[in-house]
Amino acid sequence: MKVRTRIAPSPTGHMHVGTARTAFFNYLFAKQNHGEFLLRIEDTDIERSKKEYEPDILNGLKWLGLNWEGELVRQSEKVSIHTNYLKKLLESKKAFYCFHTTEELEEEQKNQALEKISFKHECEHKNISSEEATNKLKTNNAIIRLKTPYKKIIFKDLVKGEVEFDTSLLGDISLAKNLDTPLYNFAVVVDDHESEITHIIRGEDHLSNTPKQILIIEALGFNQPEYAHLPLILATDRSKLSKRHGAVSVNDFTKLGYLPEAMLNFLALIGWHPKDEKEIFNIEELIKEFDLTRVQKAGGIFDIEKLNSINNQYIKNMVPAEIAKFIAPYLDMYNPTEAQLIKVAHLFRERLNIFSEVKELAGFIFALPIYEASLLSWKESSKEKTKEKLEVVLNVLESIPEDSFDIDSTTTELMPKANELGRGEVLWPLRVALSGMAKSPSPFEILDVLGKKESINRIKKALGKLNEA
RNA sequence: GGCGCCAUCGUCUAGCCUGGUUAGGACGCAGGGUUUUCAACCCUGUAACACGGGUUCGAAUCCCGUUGGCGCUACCA
Repeated sequence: MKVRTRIAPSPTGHMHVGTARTAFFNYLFAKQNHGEFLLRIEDTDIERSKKEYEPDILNGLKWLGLNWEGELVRQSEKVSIHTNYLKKLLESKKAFYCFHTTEELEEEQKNQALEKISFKHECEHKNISSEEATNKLKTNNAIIRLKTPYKKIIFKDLVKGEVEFDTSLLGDISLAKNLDTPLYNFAVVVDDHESEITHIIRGEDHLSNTPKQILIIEALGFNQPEYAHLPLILATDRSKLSKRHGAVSVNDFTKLGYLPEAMLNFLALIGWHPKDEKEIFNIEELIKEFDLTRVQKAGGIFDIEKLNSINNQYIKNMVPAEIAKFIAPYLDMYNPTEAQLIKVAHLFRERLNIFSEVKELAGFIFALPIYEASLLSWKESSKEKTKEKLEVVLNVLESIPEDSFDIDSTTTELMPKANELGRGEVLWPLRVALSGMAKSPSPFEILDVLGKKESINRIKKALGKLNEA
């Protein structure tokens, strides 16, 4: 049988990184078994589902390169199929109409809380004859429930191992609000069956839904798929990762300038690890090496530092021309030339964790920041000494012809002077004059990018500041 | 409350199944090195088997319990 997996997000919010990881594991498992990875939008809840989130989810998946097989399925477009199965269940008396009002149900729950027992609704309406039910239906509101058979359900989860539930604790579970409005657990079972899903890989938050779904599968006479419940991705305080913890949607990370490959690599490492100590993988390697049975059972914290480090490693492996394309949007306001972009890429490829950082780190190249004259002096050095050194530097640089003004010529001309007068005393003021910042690449690299004219200008400006102060 | 899942450095984790390791790696952090600072790079260091019993010559590893964390408990998904 062909392996088929799926990701089934509900369009009730932006594409969450947790959804991204679940999708990825489904994708990996499908690919390594030469199967198919499908996409289904779970939009049966009309009130909570919002149309605008669907493109967000689709774009997130596409950005990550998690391409799904065939047309995406919208649950809402499958209602007639749900209705048919619902009718079957009703006819075979495996399901029934429950006429209890929400008030009655709430009351029941309250009493159960007092008795300190599990909340469940065991409905006596399952014994109403179908004629009576049809009659009552004309004047009463009702939902459809499963006549839950009480038994032990044991299933083998691919990551958790054997899991056991007692269905008598469940009560008669709800299937649909009415014939045309299926509820989650029922819709999932029918849709997975219709799509011939063989492996359900999903978040641990669905573990408790599994016995309910197995009950529905049995009532419908479907084949039971394999299950794999993934540990949750947690925030730093071990709570559920949500918006208040900063970036959590895939979209946020796209904007910040993360690479999709790095994101995927990082996500794979939360909850999964190979046998050896390798950490950086491309997709093909991951497809080959990923192993569901090696997935962690405990939840893992989303550590942004680790993500940054992985992203940084990916950037370092890129050629400057490629990096230039990614940093261009963040430098837009300076209208940089292609050549400038490549130089910047070259200069910062080893220090960028994410592309958006380039704005802060490399902005000085295009526009000299405002800085204090005192920054020009190295350690405890005086203004006079700083001025003196800067003037020496200026003279040396002015003597270099414009067309040979590069990293090599400036280094060979300047270093003997720096060695003679003190490296810190010479190079620190030079670097600050050129960058206006306490931290930057080396002065020679900056000289090279800026060119003779601009470099000289900036040094003169620094001298001016020193004179004023 | 009920039910379920889980528990190795601060974090992600290897080791656990098939008891005997100086409990390994990575991120972070600290220190040192390298033609100035920072970064990068190299080196070194830091730091963990939640607790209590049991089984055993021997337990991170097997068993039981405790504690703690998380999830689910809808006419949401």
